[in-house]
Amino acid sequence: MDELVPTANDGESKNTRDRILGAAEQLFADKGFAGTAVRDIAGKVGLNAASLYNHFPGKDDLYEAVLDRGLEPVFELLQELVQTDSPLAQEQETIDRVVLHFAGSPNLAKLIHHEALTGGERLARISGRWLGPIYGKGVEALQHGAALEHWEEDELPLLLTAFLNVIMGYFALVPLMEMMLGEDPLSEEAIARQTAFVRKIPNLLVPGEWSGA
Amino acid sequence: MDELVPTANDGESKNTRDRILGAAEQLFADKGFAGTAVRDIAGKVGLNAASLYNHFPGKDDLYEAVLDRGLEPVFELLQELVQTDSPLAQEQETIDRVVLHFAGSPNLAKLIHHEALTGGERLARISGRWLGPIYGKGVEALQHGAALEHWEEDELPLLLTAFLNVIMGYFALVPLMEMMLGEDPLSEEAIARQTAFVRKIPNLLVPGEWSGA
Amino acid sequence: MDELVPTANDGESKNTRDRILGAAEQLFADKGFAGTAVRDIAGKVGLNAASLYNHFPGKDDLYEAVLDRGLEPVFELLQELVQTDSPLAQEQETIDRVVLHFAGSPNLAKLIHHEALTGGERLARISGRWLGPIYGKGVEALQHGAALEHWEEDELPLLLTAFLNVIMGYFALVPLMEMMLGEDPLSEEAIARQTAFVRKIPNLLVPGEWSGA
Amino acid sequence: MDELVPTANDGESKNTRDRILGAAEQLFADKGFAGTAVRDIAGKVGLNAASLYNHFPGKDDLYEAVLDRGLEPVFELLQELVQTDSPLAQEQETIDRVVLHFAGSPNLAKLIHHEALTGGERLARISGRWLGPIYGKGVEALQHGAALEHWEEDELPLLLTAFLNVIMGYFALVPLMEMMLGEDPLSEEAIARQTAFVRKIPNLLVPGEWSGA
DNA sequence: GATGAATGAGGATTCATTCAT
DNA sequence: AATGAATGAATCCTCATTCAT
Repeated sequence: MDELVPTANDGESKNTRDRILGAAEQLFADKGFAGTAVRDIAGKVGLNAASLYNHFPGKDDLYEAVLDRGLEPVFELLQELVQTDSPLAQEQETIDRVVLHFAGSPNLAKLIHHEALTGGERLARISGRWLGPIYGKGVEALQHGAALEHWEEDELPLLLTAFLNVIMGYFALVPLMEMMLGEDPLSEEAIARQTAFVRKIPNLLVPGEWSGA
Repeated sequence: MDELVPTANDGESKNTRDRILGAAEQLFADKGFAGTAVRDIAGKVGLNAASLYNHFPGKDDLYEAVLDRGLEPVFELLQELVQTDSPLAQEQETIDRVVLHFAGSPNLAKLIHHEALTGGERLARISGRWLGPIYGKGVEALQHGAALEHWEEDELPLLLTAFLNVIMGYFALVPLMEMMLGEDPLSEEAIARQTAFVRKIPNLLVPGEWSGA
Repeated sequence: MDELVPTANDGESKNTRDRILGAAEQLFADKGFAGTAVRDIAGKVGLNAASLYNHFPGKDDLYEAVLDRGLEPVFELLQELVQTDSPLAQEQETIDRVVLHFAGSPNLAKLIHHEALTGGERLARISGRWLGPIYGKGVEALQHGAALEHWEEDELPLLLTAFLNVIMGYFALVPLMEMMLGEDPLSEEAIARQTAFVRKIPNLLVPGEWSGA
Repeated sequence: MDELVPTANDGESKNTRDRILGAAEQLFADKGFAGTAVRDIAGKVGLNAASLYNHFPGKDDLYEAVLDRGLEPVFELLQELVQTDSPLAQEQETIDRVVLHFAGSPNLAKLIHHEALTGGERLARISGRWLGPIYGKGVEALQHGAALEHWEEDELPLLLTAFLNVIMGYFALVPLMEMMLGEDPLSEEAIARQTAFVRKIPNLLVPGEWSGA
């Protein structure tokens, strides 16, 4: 019920380490670092808390491993999204992929938000080498496009952060979204609707850029 | 030891209860509910942890009080923003006020995010009676406007949530924003820039509505 | 049975802090730092382990406090013993007092031995400022006496350490002494015998000095 | 990873069992029984903690084995020292050998002290059959000598224990000795000095006996 | 109102030991 | 003979809360 393992899952096992990571991801995403008890993570995997220390040296390291595992794919995706040399047509598709990625890893946005809320030291250490470059490229791409028609140059970074907040916020703040939307934001249709919705945004905010086609 | 002055001194030391609320808000915002120790809240006010229980029956209640105090003004503001009968010209200004409100209470967005991340039960209990109506009115307002030119009717709620995520995300995820923007997101200029930026968004997303003039 | 409190002990209480110190001293002396559980110390005082932390910030600090409390009087005594300007006749008596002090605080020698065995970092930090001077004065005193008749100058420090080992060893290694002597080394007669025995030693090792008369 | 060489190599890697004993001796001597972790002993030998249990049934047994291995030679030496029928001239040399033995096995005195400090049950069980007789013989030897000139008969046992404390204390309490002497007590010269020093003691305490010639 | 002291529950981590491989 | 993984018990310590003063 909480395994994200698409590969041949031979019943009980799979790598214990990965099962721990899975359980930890779930709990860290739901309750944050401080709110999660090591014992609960272990319990979720059917393990004694002590056994967990055979796989990870400590709670901090486990948390970092969870973050690492979750963040790497996103950053790769973002890097793709930002690739200036890709044909414009492809961009739409990449946006879809980003949204779908967050939709498919519902814990991801929560993890990032938790981290960003509580200081982000770990996030910084982990993604410091990625976020900067990606971001620079993203802004660069906007500069070459028609974004400047509507925006000042120093607003372009804000455009990107805003876009990210729209995408991640939806998945991170599920309970709030549910309260506002009046439906389960993670239902298939809801996600489809949100994806379609998000896809339209760039067209409106940076007309020349994406809508160009 | 910090204040032996029980007499009227509403300037500096204020109501003890309020000073507790202030310290609690700060810590809850920074570290979340689970990550905050009652002792630390008390310490921040120069109080013994036990004394805190003279003012609040427990940690949960204190948290709820903090949320209450922080959320009420926002909801009032939102209610205003959503008032369909207000002249359009005023909307722009109201948006400014929302952004400025979040800018002026930097813990607010964090508190909401923490709550929304960790389940939102408390948030629901507190704001259940507000959020629904406000939201309904907001959508209603959009329906009467030109929003339907660009959006399907069932996308209108998403428009509002997206807008909210843009506004709150900026202030809730300060550390992440800082990493991406390369500057302190809470500096005066940064906030001014973000405010100006946000103000433009409705014009683009719902052209007829706000930009209409 | 384990209170060293000669002062008015009003039944149950006495300063809780001191009772903790007493229990801790006992256990640290008997089982060493690593072998002593905080819970056991607390239990010995009829306290919950958590309560202990209302009086001492941690096990280390408690240990240090025990050492402090135990060592201070010895050092004062040693300082007296070493005072060169005191009349020779008094020396004998001072030796008695040292032996009797160790006899009266049976944990003391054990604590020192434990510390010295396991590295002595704490001992060094605590007594660093005392041990040096005392020692210097002691050696100095020997130099002015007839010690040089039997000993090389660079053997004088060894004389002092040897003497100390004789005094402390008896009380620190009680179980071993018992095995060798075949009687309880802490019985009154045994202690009297040991005191008398030790008192004779200086006369023989440094004839001119003490026996001089 | 440290020794893939199961073949005859009794030089470096020796018997695994002995290497464990060596590491254990070191750690037990430095940190005592309670302060030493099985894992650390194993680690010091490049072994997994579990592997240790292929060689010893448990920590206690390992400790006992260490004690056994270390104590046996001392007792043999002491037995020799105590042999009344040996020519007096030989005694001096035997004392040297005792001192040098402790100097050569710097962990030995520490182990004995640890044991004696923490109850000595194990020490008793191990050496019970040795210590008694040896001790008896030692006292007997003193009785036949001129010791009674200076000492009461019931002080003779104390003479022996004192002598032992002088010898062992120097090596057991190295850190303390270093603080007092101001030099490394285990340097060659320091040991030579201490040996020479100790050798003189019997002459002074029991003049007729050894110095007699 | 404020506080020192007390405490049960829990929280992270270590430890000695076992066992299948 | 070696090891990775598992575990119950224990360890130090924190936490929210209570209560007498």
